[in-house]
Amino acid sequence: MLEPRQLEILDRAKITKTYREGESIYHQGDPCLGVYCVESGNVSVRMTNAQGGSKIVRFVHPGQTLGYSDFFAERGYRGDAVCLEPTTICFIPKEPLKAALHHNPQLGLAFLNHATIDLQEADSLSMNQALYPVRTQVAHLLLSLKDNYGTVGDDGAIELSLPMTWQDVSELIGARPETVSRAVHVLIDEGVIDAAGRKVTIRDLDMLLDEIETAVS
Amino acid sequence: MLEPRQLEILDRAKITKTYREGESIYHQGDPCLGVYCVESGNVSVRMTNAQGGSKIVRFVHPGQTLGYSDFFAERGYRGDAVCLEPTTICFIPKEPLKAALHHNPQLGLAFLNHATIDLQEADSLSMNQALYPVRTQVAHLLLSLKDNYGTVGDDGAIELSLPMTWQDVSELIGARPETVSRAVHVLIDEGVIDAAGRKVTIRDLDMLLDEIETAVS
DNA sequence: CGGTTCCTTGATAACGATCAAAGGCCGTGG
DNA sequence: CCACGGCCTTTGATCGTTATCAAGGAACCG
Repeated sequence: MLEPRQLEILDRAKITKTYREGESIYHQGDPCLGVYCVESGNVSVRMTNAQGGSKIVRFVHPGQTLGYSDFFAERGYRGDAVCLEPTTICFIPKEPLKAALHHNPQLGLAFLNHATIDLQEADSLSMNQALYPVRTQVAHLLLSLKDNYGTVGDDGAIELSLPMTWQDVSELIGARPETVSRAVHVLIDEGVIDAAGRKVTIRDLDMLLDEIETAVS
Repeated sequence: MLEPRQLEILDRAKITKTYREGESIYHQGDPCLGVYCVESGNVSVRMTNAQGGSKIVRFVHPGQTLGYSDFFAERGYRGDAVCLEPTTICFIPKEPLKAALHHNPQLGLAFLNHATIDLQEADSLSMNQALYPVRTQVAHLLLSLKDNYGTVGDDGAIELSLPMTWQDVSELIGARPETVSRAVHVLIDEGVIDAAGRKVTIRDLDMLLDEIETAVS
C-alpha cells in the first residue's frame, strides 16, 4: 500500500519501546504527540468522565493502532492507555506522520481500515451492553478472546489465558467486579467453563454458544 | 480538499433522493452499494442481533455520512437506516467512489474525519450507558440535541423540537420506553424541563447540568 | 513477612425490566 | 366529518438483575 520511500521515512521516524505491565503509554488529556502501534502484548484504553467514573472502551491487541483517532481529530488523547502485560509498541511522531500522509495519502486508507474496525467493535460493545445480561456478555467476551488467546487442550477443551484481570473485564462491560465474579461462577456451576484465576477452560463450547443464543432480547 | 475535477466526477455520479418519514434507506445485511450523505432531515441507524434484540447505535444528522464504514470494510450494511422525518440524502455509488478515491486519496482523509467523530460518539454513548442511570442519560441527550435543535424562547428557556420519538431515545440509550417515560417525568416534576410530546423546554439549564454532574459514578 | 491488589461471598437496596392496561394523537378510509 | 386502527406514551404493580456495602481470603511483590 505504501511506496517504499515513504515506508522508509516512517521506519526511520518510528521509535520502538517496551513497556512493563501496568505502565502507562499516555494519559487522558495529554496533547497527542503521535500514534502508537502495538507489536506485541496488550493495552487497555480507559476513559474517565468528569465525575471520576471510568470505563474501558477497548482492548488493543497486537497489530492494532492506538491514539490515531485523537491524532486525526487534532485533540488531546481521549483516554488512558495502559499495558496489561509486558508490551512492545512503536511510536510514530506527529510530524513525520503528517509528512508521510501528505506525500502518500494512501496511508490514510490504512488508518481508515483501523477506524472502521474500531467503530464496528464499539457499536457491538454498546449493543451487547444494552441487550445482554452480564453473564451473557462474559460468554461473548470469552468467545471473542478464544481466537487470539485460546489453545486446544488434550480433551478438546479450549484453554484461555486471559490477558486482563476480571476487574478489567468488568470495566469493559460496564458492570461491577462482584457482578462479573458471580456471573463467572454461575458459568462454572453450570459446567460451561472452568476458571482458576485468569486461566479459563471452555468445557463445552456448545453450551457457551447457547448461553448467547438463548439470552433475553 | 478535493481537486475540482474529482469533485465534478462525484457530483455527476451522486444521486439525490428525498425520503418520507419512516422510510428505509437500507437494511441490515443488504450488500453495500455505496455511501450516503444526509443533506437535510434525520436518520437512525439500528442494529439487530441474532435474537431479534435491537438497538439504535446512532442518529445521523445533516452533513454526516452513512454506510461508509461498511463500504470500506467491504461488507453488507451493519444496520437498518431509517428516516426519522422527511429527509434528503445523496447517494454515491461504489464504483465512482472507488475511482475518486483512487485518483484522489485525499478523499480518504475526509472519510477518516467522519470515522473519528463517529468513533468518539460511539465511545461516549457506551460510557454513558455504563456509568449513568437513565435519567442522566436523557439529560445528556437533551443537552447534546440543544445545539442542533434548540431555539431560545422569550423567557430565556430553551425550546427543543425532538427529531425522534421517545421510543427511539429509549432504543438509543438501551432502556425500555416505560423507563424513559418515567425518567422524563421525573425531570418534569423536578422542574428541570417541560415536555409535551416531542416539544421539550429546558426550564433550567443549570439544573440540567447539575443532573449530569451529580450523577452516580 | 507485610502490604497491595485482586477475587470471593453474603446481605440488602436501588434501578430498570416486565406485564398489563388504558389514554392520546394522527392518518386513513368510509 | 367522523370513526377506526395503529402507534406512541403513560401509569401501576411486581419481579429480576445489578449495585452497594462489608468483610474475608488468596495471590503476588518488594
